[in-house]
Amino acid sequence: MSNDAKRDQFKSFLAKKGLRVTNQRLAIFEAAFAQKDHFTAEELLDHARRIDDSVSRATIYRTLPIMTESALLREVDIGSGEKFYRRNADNNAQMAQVVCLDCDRIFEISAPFMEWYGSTVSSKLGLTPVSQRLQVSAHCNLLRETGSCKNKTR
Amino acid sequence: MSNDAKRDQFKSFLAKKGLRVTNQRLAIFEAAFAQKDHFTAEELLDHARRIDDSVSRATIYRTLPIMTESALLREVDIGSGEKFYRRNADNNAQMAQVVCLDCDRIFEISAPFMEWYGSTVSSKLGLTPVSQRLQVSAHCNLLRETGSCKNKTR
DNA sequence: CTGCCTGCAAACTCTTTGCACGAAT
DNA sequence: ATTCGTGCAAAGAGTTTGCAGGCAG
Repeated sequence: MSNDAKRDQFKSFLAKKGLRVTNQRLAIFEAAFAQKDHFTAEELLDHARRIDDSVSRATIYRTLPIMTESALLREVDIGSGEKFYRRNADNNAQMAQVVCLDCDRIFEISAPFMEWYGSTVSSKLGLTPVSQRLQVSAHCNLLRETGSCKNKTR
Repeated sequence: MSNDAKRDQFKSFLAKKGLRVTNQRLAIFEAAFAQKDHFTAEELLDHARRIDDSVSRATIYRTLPIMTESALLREVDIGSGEKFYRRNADNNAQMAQVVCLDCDRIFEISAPFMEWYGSTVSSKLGLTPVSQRLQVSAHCNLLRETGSCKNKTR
């Protein structure tokens, strides 16, 4: 799906919820969809301000829940204090995260069995599953062997 | 394993690391092992102060990493702002958490396949797995049907 | 005695919120 | 014209840290 189609999806979600289409929300949308990988609220603020310098931190934090609720973004919490966000793929694939403890890079891996597991386990407890997260923390072999980590991005 | 044996395990871990056995650390240990379920740093502070009222919040936060590193406690992060802790079982079983979004209760479920998954996925990325977390968020059927949730504890 | 540990309080990080102004419908 | 959305700055929650004094080894 193109970014234009995504923008339309965002606009109609806003309309459907009775929310207004503001320049700030559109700037945040553009900034988010220019990112190819995970980003933080602060990074999104930087990028959005390059598009519309009136965007404030508060609006970033108020818009991120809207974008995750509309399934345009996924929230990725690796338990590091700050939350990460990422463009959602078109399919509703369940993704697991592999976090490199050396370079802090987050790899996303398809893990379709998670959904099955969530349902199985929840029903035994009298619960209805909403979501599931699987996260693997790991060390970089290259770093240990050569002393440097080519994945270092952050 | 008895709590006495656990306390010895704690003491020898401290000794091995060149750390001192203080009254505060022992009080925190006692307080933690009197808990049967998950607890927060703040709850641990309350309980530890009933044993030794000189225990401070700072020491709680300085001691929790020691107790998790020594494998006496497990850290459970459900992405709710505050971290939970729990006595570690004797076996090194991999546990998944099922979190009820209605009553905030955390259920622990054995999920041995997690370790296999972590290894498989890490090796493909040139990483060595350290740990894995699986968490299912779910809603309470009883609450939806009867309007109350018997699991409510927090 | 030496230096690790401690309590206290301030600092820190990320996120949320109250308020008055401004803009979308 | 309404009313929702916004920026600003302050507040909030949970956790960490600098410091001077205290206690374990």
